[in-house]
Order: sequence, then C-alpha cells, then structure tokens
Amino acid sequence: MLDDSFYRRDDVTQIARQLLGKKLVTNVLGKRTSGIIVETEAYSHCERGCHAYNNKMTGRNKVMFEIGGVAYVYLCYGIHHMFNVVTNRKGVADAILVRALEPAGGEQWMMERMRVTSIKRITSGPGKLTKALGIDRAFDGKFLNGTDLWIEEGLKINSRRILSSARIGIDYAGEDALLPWRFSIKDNAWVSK
DNA sequence: TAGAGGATTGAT
DNA sequence: TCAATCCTCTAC
Repeated sequence: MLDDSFYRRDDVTQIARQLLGKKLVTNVLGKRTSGIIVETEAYSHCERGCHAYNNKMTGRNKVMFEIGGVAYVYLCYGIHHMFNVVTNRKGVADAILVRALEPAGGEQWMMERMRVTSIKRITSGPGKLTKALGIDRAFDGKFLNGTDLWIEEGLKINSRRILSSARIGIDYAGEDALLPWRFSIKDNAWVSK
C-alpha cells in the first residue's frame, strides 16, 4: 500500500512516471484482481486537456479537487469507465489516467468479466482495464487505501525504460494536446495501441 | 429542458 | 471508418 504522501505532491508528471510498475488491486464481490501499471497520462488544471482546466468544477469532476490519494472514475462515450488517480493537495485539480495494466493476479475473474477465454490484450486500454478489474463509478471519490481498491509497490522501473509521448484523444486541447505527458514502459506488450 | 459531444473500443 | 450508448455540460 502506497503512503498518502506519494499522491500529495505537486508534480503530476513526476508521479505519473513513478506510477509505472506499481500494482493496482481491486477486491470486488470477493474477486481479487490486480495488474502492474504500464501506461499513464498526466492531467493538470493548468492545461486544456484536463476536465478541470482553469479550475472549472462540475458535478462530474469535483473529485479532482479532493486531496491526493482518491480515485476519479467517470463514464466516457456512454460505454467505458475511466480510472484516474487524484494527486496534489485539496483544491488543486491534478489527476493521472491509468491507461493500461499488465495482469498480475485474478486473471480468471478478468476473463469472466470480459467474457473472453484468453488474457491476450485484456487490460491494454483505459476502458478495458476498468471492466476487467470491476471498476465503475461506485469507486468515484474513494480513497486508494481501502479494502476493495488500492495501489501497492510492484516492480522497480528504470527511468531509461520509460517512454513519453503525446496524450491520446484530446485533439480539442489545441497545442496542449502536444504535451509529452503520456508515459509507458518501453517494449511492454500491454501498452495500449 | 433540449442538444451536442466525449481522456474508447471493436467490428467492417 | 463507423457505430454503440448515456451522462454531462452548455445554452436557451
């Protein structure tokens, strides 16, 4: 279990890098599933790609303004749940989208939830990993140190193995869409395409 | 209160 | 390339 101080820091891109290799665990209806985080994206209230750009608070994103260490979960395209880690101090809306995991426990439950018989690419995308781990909006605003959702130490990732690139699917953000705030583990097969 | 659109995915 | 699918936000 990570210490609260891990999330309550100022530099969201630094935390996004350090989340790579950590293990995300859920325990939903007695089915424990987990995966190593292999891809993240940082979002800051200072740039237009963020739901809370310019400190705009709405019913959906208000959890982003909470203290670092809680989950921000919302529905996208009416179909997919997105899981984010809220960072920074209360009132400062920064968050990190977890985009892909490498399965690391409970694969049989993930396959059951996804209705597939192979673990191939089962968590390689933000909408897929939430479904595989049973994450939905019931987790929105929950602390990441609970008994049904938490993040713990996993693998040590050498900084030379971390790639950075532009974030996905935020063309509306103008030049902020070009910020290299997407981080992934080099040559990992579970990174989204 | 109506209308537009989204931090995606998988099939065509 | 396109539809699925529904909640959120904005404007009227």
